[in-house]
Amino acid sequence: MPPSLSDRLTESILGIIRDGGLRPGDAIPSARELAKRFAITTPTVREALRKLEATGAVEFRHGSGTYVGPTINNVVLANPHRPPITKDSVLQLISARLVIEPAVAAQSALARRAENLERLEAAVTNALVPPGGPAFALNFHVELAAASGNPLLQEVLASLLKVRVREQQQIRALYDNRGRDHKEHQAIVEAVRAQDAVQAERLTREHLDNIRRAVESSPELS
Amino acid sequence: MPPSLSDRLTESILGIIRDGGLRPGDAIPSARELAKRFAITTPTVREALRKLEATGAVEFRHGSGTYVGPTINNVVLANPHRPPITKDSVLQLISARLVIEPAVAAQSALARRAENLERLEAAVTNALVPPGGPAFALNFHVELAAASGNPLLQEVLASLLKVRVREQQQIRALYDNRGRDHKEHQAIVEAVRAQDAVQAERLTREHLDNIRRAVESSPELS
DNA sequence: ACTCACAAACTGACTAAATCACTTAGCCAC
DNA sequence: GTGGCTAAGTGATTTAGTCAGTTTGTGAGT
Repeated sequence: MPPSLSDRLTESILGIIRDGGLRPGDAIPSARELAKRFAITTPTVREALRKLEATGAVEFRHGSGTYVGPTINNVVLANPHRPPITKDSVLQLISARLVIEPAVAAQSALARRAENLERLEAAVTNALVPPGGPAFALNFHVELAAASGNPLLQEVLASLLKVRVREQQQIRALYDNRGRDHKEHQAIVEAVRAQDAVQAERLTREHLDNIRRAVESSPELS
Repeated sequence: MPPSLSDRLTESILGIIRDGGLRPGDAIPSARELAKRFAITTPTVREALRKLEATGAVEFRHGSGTYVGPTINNVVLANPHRPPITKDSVLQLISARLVIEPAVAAQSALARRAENLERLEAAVTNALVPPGGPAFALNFHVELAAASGNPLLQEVLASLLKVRVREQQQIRALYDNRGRDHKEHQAIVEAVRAQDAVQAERLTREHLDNIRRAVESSPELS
């Protein structure tokens, strides 16, 4: 079965973006322009663009244009259509993080670099900012992975931790303990700064274990 | 900015699928039927379906219908539009796997269960089947993650290891060492069967280190 | 009774030509 | 300058239809 016109179109549009050296935030040709260039109609172009939109490769801005999206170069993605969370799915997520994150923390301690440490410390302090503050608050656990120097690890953690804004509030209301989290985050950062991989790994495991306990003993999700 | 009609539509279609208890492979209403039900036109419905197609939530079969896709319940996804691989990106991937997989192997050794072991052993033997054989060959490293009992870890590994078929051949031609891989895989399986987490972790790390060395000393990608 | 060819009937794929809604940039008056 | 208006460009959606595959049932022939 030959790939559909829509499939070939998405590849062509990606080609335009990559061959043109366009980066996230740059504008791409309008849908009408693309339709003319490929000698097809606009609904077909829009179908291809919607596919790219679903993976964050492009973004629509009504009245303005279509732009390269933030995750166009990602290898893994958070599923934008993921099923709604349940208590079980949250526990499953924490179990997976208990496997992955301690090893990531150890790696970050070994690879720690100046600019990563700065962002990591910013994430620790930002965590105390009440909700409704800055739109794109740094997530401590994502920044901890970023400090490893491997963008793929950052992608994995960001994808695992990305939940809908609505649900994030729900989770925080039930499980969050800002004070304790902040202290534990600080301890992890200190271990990373000291390049103490063993300690970073241990503290991260304990931190996630505490979170798991909080979730286990919490009431059901609505 | 209110969510677009297309966005609301994808949510509604997902609602139809989930509320109807539909599972991967089941047929969903036709585009014309959905258009009638929501009192909109077919191009708009198609845009919404294309978004769902991009994340594997639905699949089109020309002339037959639209069906629930295999990854509708995933939390993380392999980016279907990921950039083409380079030698550097392959090394980056192996570095990330060196952080994650040893910990996963240890977890799988602790949690090993009968049915998982069976699939794991099948993956080891399947690895010797020459290409062109079964369409969906089990991937040893994905099955190793599956043996942990946590579907999220399996998703992460599957997403990291999913590369285009074309590129897979390219990689194999350059780096693969079937005989050595098979031996090392067998050793890992034995450690898992013996529930020896420390050994499983060590063997997995060494295995990936060997792969990394093979890649580092290989010629550039075309 | 069985089988095979064939013809609806249904499905997705795509076209064509508009109209509406929103954003941006330029211009002009104040 | 600064505010507001306007015009051009853009995405959003509609309407109506054609083309191309797949499935299924029917009926003729065996």
